[in-house]
Amino acid sequence: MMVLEQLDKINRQLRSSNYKLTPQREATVRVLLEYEQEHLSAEDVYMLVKDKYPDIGLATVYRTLELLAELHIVEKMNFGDGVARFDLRSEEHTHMHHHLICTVCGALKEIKDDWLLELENRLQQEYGFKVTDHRLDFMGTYHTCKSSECKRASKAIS
Amino acid sequence: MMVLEQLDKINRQLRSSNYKLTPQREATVRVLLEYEQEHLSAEDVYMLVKDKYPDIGLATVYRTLELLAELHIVEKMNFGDGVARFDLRSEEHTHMHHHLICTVCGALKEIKDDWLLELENRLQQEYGFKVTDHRLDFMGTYHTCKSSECKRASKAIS
DNA sequence: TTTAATGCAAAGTGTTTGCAGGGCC
DNA sequence: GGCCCTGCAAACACTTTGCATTAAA
Repeated sequence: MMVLEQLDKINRQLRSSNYKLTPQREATVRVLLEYEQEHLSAEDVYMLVKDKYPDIGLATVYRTLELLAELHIVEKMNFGDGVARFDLRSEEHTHMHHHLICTVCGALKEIKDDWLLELENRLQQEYGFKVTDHRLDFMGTYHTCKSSECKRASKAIS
Repeated sequence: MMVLEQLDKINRQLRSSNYKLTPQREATVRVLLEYEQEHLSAEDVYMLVKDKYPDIGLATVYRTLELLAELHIVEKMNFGDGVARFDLRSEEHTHMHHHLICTVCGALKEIKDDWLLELENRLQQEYGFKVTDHRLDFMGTYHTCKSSECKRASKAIS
């Protein structure tokens, strides 16, 4: 889907809840679209938006991300490093939030597969629990990742 | 396993890394043992320890929990509500950190099953990634949990 | 003109750190 | 005596909030 289509769709989602796609919000959404593959923190988003819209305030970015999360346009997630990270929720992402987190180099890779449908059916039947979302993270190490050669900043989460 | 046995075991784990089981640390561990089924925040632990050991400082509790987490005696986890939560890691818990999180009432239930061994083998073969741990959370709702009748504080995480 | 949205600065929250004092090999 | 551990308070990092101003319908 093209950027303009996506912007338009998000615009409609906002309007249908009586919110406006202000220039600040649009700039924020554009950054999220541009960095769709990353898991940006609010600070990251702020810095990137500032390039295009230097007068934006940090609070506005936080408020925008919060709003988008409420409307399920972005997903707010948390990798335990004390900062929230934000991802556009494209349809294909739903039910595919699977991460491999390397404990040596901190690399974070997304796996796009839906492994858990069967399990979710079981939960519905055995526990009476209807799953609307899930998250699945694996911690471990890559075979190629010897601690000696692979010491990049472990904050390099993408 | 009895409390004293467990304390003794933890004592040995500490000593083997040159740490002491001080009275403050013992009081903290006792609280963790007593509330093994819960997912206590540092603040929770602090309040509970204070009952038995009123002079303890919050920083000591944080330091103790951090230390125990480093030694893998407790597990530090994060449910996205901005507070770290701590759990004693009994052997049976390893690889069984599966949670059902109800988005209506906030109830958090632990499921003790190991569903992912097969998946982890696949990750090792297909991705060259050796899994040492994982976490799996399901968000959704219980059939019995109508939003009308079930509105307890959503911070009631246990 | 009425309401929503913004920027800034201040406040808030959970957590960590510096440091002087205390206890234990 | 040296070293680890503690309590306290201050510092910290991330996030939220109050408020006066601005932009939009």
